[in-house]
Amino acid sequence: MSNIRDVAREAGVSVATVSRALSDPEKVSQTSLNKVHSAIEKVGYRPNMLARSFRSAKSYAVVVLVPDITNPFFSEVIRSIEDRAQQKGYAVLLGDTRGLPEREKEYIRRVETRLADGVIQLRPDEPGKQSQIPKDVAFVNVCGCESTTGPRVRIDNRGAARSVVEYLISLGHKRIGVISGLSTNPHTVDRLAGYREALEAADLEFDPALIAEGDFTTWSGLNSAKQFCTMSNRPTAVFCMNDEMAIGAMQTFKSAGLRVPEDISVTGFDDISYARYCDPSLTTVTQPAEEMGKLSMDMLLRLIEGQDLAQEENVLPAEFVIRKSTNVPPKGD
Amino acid sequence: MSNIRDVAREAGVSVATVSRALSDPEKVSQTSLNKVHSAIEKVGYRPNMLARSFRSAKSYAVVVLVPDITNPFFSEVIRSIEDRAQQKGYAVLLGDTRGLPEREKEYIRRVETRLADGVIQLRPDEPGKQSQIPKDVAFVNVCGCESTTGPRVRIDNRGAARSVVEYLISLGHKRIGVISGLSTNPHTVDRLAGYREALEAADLEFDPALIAEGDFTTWSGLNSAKQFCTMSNRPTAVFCMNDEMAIGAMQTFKSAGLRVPEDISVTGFDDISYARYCDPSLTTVTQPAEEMGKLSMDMLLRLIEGQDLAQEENVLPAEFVIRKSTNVPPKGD
DNA sequence: TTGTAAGCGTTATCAA
DNA sequence: TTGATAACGCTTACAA
Repeated sequence: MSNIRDVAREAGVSVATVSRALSDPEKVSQTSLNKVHSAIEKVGYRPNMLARSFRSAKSYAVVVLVPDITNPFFSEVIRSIEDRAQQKGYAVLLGDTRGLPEREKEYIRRVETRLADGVIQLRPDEPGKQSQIPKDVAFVNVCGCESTTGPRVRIDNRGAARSVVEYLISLGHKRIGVISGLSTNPHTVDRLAGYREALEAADLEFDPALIAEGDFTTWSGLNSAKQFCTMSNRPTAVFCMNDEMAIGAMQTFKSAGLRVPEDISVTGFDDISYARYCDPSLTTVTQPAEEMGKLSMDMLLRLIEGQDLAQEENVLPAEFVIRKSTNVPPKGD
Repeated sequence: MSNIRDVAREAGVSVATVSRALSDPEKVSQTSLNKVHSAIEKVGYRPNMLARSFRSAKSYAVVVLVPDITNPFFSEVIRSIEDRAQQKGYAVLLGDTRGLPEREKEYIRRVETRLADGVIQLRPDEPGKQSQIPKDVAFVNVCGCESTTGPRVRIDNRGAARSVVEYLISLGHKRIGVISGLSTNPHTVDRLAGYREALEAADLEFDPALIAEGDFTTWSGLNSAKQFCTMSNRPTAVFCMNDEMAIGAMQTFKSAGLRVPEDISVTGFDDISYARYCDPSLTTVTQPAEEMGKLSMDMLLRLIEGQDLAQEENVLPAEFVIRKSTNVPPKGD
């Protein structure tokens, strides 16, 4: 492997000139520039970026922490982050933590040891548990919640949930079930708050029996929905806190002989790509995944470069989209 | 930021001892070890891995090239690669190429410039086009095809496709449609070969009118399926070359008033997680995503470390799984 | 515009 | 078992 010295020798100039020719060509005469370039060609020189990074004390890489890359909503956000990073000359280190704090720590250590310049985390803060992130690492949270602190990009989960439930109420539904995430998950907290706000605004009573706890997986949606099927006073609509659980729930309802949406309406959250292809297509909330990824990367870059953020919190608009999984309640209800 | 010299001073030993205490504790006396560790604690030392990488001329990172991270099958493979990499102390640089050769090249340049030690590519080689990968970069292909060259991990696409079609034939189907990927895609080539083999073995004639070309997206499956709906002599089963297209196709058939599987059977390929939750659940081929990721990472590590591969090609078993989207052909057919 | 030379924080070689 | 010191390949004052 040839190095900058080989190029200098071949070109008959100093290493400084070669370095300048590469990083700041303005400062070099045309003659030298030509010599350097043909020498580079001749010896097949590839700059050692590891040396450059080391010398300039910047890795030009960022860690993206995600609980599960196979989650289709997360992978959309990540694709957008990666896209932006690439544009700006940064690499993305994938940090699939599987929800494990120790793995999270390992990845954060990568920035403490200079292998990355900052961290984007796709996840709401756990309440109570203090963030693992030391103060001196550049950090942005995306897809967080009202309780999230620090630089962050999110949507108004409570408001979005409220819109969904208000829509169901406007259709005439009075008993509206919920399939939630784990009750400790901040997304669950925010979205449940929105649900309760909508009920309250319509003078409907909150009934804890209508809340089924899932964990945001399709499988949990499938299971949680079962308890509604056998209920004497079955809800006529179910608000699911993400699309996967909604898809699972629809499966259960259909197996139980219930028609969606004629017998029971179902709504989701996120608008993953399958939401429009499932049967029936899903009424849900579109999160602006692309914009969220891009904005969070831009914020992180500002932080890395030591600039100030215009604002710590960015709440992006989510869109409520009505498809075919919702309808008026069945006659008699 | 403190460095190894600060630690050495604090501990009253030489930098060499500190370095050894960290990377090869066996070679250091217990006394020194203790002194070093408390000194590290005291000055808050974090080794600069960038310096270490530079000095040892290894980045401990690998690039994973993928056409689209939001593809659920790919993201499963990547999760497995990342998992293995993390175990072995390697980082994964995400390279979502969006199918663009220039982005691919940019990422490959990262290994030429020492920012990564090797590349795993999730994609079949384009036929004809010579690989972009220089001979001196450690490289493994995963999810490739029969035409793929170099170190590789794949399944027997042709054989798996043949099993699917043989099964349909065994149910009594005689007119079996295909929704393929782009005809230039090697996966299409292999899977189509399997389809033709199965027909031939059953003495059924190949009918080009039964082949609809898609591009592996749900949307294309949805569209391609339309041409079958209006056909005078409609196929009684459709072999789709991936699950997304199968899901799109089922959507189209159902909108056209056809029942799946009573009126028309549909099969997929890959067994993405949604395949078991769509309606009806999808008869498909399970690719061993986890094993493929793990094995490809292991092969790459051997290559990086200059060891020989037991074998260049690894063909892993795929499993044919029968769910509810297939049935005997309707009466009269 | 150019060249010389001093680092950056490690690891590795060689003596002690 | 230790320590002094020379690399590693690059950038960047500082001088010329």
